Amino acid sequence: MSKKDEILNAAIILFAEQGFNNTSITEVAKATKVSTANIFYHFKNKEELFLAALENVKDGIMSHFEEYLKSIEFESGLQMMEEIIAYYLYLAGSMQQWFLLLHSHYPYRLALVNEVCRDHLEKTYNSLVDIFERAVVIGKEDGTIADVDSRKTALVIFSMVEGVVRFKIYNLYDSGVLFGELIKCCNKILKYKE
Amino acid sequence: MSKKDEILNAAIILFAEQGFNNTSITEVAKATKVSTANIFYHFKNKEELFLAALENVKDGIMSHFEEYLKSIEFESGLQMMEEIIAYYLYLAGSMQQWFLLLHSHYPYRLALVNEVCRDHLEKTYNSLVDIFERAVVIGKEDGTIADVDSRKTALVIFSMVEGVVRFKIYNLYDSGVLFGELIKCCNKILKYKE
DNA sequence: TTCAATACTGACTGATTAGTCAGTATATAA
DNA sequence: TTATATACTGACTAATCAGTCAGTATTGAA
Repeated sequence: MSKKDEILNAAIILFAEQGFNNTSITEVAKATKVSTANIFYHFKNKEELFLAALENVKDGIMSHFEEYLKSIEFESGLQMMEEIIAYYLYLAGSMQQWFLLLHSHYPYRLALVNEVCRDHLEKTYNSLVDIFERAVVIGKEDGTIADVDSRKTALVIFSMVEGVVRFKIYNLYDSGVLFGELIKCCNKILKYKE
Repeated sequence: MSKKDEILNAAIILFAEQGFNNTSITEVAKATKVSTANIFYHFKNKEELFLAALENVKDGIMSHFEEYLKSIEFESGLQMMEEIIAYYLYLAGSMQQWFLLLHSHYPYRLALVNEVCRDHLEKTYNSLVDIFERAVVIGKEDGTIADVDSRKTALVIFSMVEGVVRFKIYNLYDSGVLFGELIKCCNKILKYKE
């Protein structure tokens, strides 16, 4: 792994765990055993380093999901939704730094004034909601999911899952306990047309 | 309003909008037109100021909800749940600073090493989930809600609402659009026993 | 071997930070 | 009026911060 990538990885972890403003370039430098000047050689400034970290997270989540979707054949749309939720929660556990970074307030503030940041966030969330929506559409076709509004339903289910992820990464409630109930609720949402 | 309360209110807004580490005592002092030394006269240090702000938010949310619950008679448990969700989203819109503070990462990191902080967060969330659970219990009694696990269902619905609140305060998706769908999904979760 | 591009560093700077302290106003109550 | 507690300030400090710059290694190709 190149020194640049090492810096990037250390930055993701530190930004995620401590926040942007509470992480100094000196800390990132120490974690990767380079000089602070070297970080500014690879990245224009601290903000650019953060944007690179965010992009890395976006690419990580998207490529993991793509690979996962390729590796599995789903029996039905409903089952696909279940599996997607399970994988999302698994990923949020094994790659906690990614989701901590995505759940921190800083990128959303930055997005208000920085187009690149806004783009990373939009792409990340739109791709994820797309995946959820795809499951709903497939389910509606194969009859395992009722005639609901695909996009809106996907959005609500996604926000429900994101809520559970937040509780998990902020140590509020254990997602293990919530998972079973989450799937039950999700099934009811998808099986019935009010 | 006492100077101390003015400082506290300014701190809530600044901490919420900019984060703990990106808000300096000088900024809080300027916003309230006092010297920085005066802030340290009223609050031991910056962390204590944050804890006071968090406690203020907790008390604010709880007292608002208590007053709201006293002011309304609910026809049924199911309708109570609908109203509670609507009020929660309304509150998250009108008192956005409170929810921004509660959604920021800092208090959850602090809670790992600070009992007072942990206590504020636990009390806030437990009281809120309690309210959601109460609606489920009442609904089960009056027959408008199916025989579901009260606590777990309340938790999932709460996390769903919190997910939508997060999308709202982070400017990701408009909660207005999501609200209708949220209520529909909630109804399905509560009306059916899988 | 030479040359040039790339990778990297130590030493520095000016700005900002949380927090201190000695002293000054202001209010209140005897 | 006087005494005492409370509220408040200006001036300061030591530490830390992001970012710069002149110069030094290291690489790889001709």
